[in-house]
Amino acid sequence: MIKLTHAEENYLKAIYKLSDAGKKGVSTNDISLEMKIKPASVSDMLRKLGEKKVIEYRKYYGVHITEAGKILALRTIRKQRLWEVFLVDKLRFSWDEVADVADELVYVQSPILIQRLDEYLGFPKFDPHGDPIPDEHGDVRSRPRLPLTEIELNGTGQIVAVHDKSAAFLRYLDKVGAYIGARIKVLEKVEFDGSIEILVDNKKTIFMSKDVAMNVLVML
Amino acid sequence: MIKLTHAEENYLKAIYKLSDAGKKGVSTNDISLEMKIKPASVSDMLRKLGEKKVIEYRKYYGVHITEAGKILALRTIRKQRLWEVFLVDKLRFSWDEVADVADELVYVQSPILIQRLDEYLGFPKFDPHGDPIPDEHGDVRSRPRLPLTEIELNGTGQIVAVHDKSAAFLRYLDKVGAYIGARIKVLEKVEFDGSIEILVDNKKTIFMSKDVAMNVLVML
DNA sequence: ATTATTTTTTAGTTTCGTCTAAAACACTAC
DNA sequence: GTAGTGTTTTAGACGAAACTAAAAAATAAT
Repeated sequence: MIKLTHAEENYLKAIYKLSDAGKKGVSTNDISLEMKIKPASVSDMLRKLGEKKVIEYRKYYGVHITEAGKILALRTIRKQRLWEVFLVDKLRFSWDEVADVADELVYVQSPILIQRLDEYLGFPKFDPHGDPIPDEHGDVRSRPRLPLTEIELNGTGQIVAVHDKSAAFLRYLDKVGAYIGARIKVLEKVEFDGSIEILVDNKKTIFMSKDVAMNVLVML
Repeated sequence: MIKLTHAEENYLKAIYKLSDAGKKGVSTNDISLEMKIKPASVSDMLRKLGEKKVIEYRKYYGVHITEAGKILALRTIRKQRLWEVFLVDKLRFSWDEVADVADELVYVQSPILIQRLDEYLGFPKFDPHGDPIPDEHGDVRSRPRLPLTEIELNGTGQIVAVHDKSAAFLRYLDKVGAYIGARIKVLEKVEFDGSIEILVDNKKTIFMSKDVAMNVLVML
């Protein structure tokens, strides 16, 4: 069994998150930026993670996560997202407050705890930001989703997730009244700057800049 | 503001726990035994805690906790006991399973989390072992309690806490049917070995060795 | 293709919390 | 009051995870 320290677990989570396209490999600098840790420290850690076979590490060419690493990363992500659900559903945190606290809670290792928490929360499938919660085997049932900017004029959909999870962005969405689950219709698309106007729940219209709309994810 | 690391917080918790009578000061060895850390390491940490003014440290003469230290220790104890209530009341852990998990959860620092948790749990006053939960100012409203061995023959009372919190002991109590809140009456006291027989909830009689009875705490 | 720039790695420190081994001290017994 | 016993502290080392400064490699620019 592969054992990871808290720090290693954190790196792995970040690497998983950054390996979107999968092709190019995640660079030391990207990890450094994501985790706010100096590149030199990252390099050192990559060597260690490579030795533990959770990533493939070729010096100077970035890293790829291995199958073993993916399982561990998903386990961490599962923990984190379950805690986020707990904080929002049970303790009435708002979705912009959960990140820091969940980052701490994720250090708790007890597998029984996570299992019981999952049960207690009613086996949620998505976290407060709309991201899918992997099951205990690491299986993720993600739903297809696309940025609000991709919806055609007069097209409809439902907000299911956000891409940017910064507190500032989430608080802004709260303020304008965009929330996960909202049904929307695109009323106008401004060619010039990519901004759009949407109708929320057939009640309220919201104007959104392109920057915002790109980070709101919708299901048709 | 005094900032403590996780390790320091842990030491302080142990020192507080061991400073019962208050007189003699807590010895390095006692802490070493309680925490399963070598005396040399304990010595080193005591120096550090002394510098941070959370304990009074005179070399070779054991330590006393300061007022500042007491506040911090009680804050930690509050966190830990609230989590224990959460695990038992909400996640259906049994009282012998909570110690290890709560030891991990106690590392989480967010004060808002603790406040919300307290609220969510309905402001509990006692943890699953019957120990009082300090309020946010560190005030402890403890109830008077005494070992079952001190109850006189035919005396009655109610089990309110346990002294020994080891999993083995707690599981034993579960097995024989002694639980916190149970109303008891002492039916017999054996002079020879200090063992006793009690009636629980006017239904069931239990025989207890002196060792067990000493660790069961009762309110009259 | 050679230079310049950016990225990444190596080397050497630092802090924290542990350890072992050895020295210093306190306490007990005679 | 000296000797012996047990406890406590000091000294030195180690592993983890971060840092800075400098070297090395890859990439971009001329």
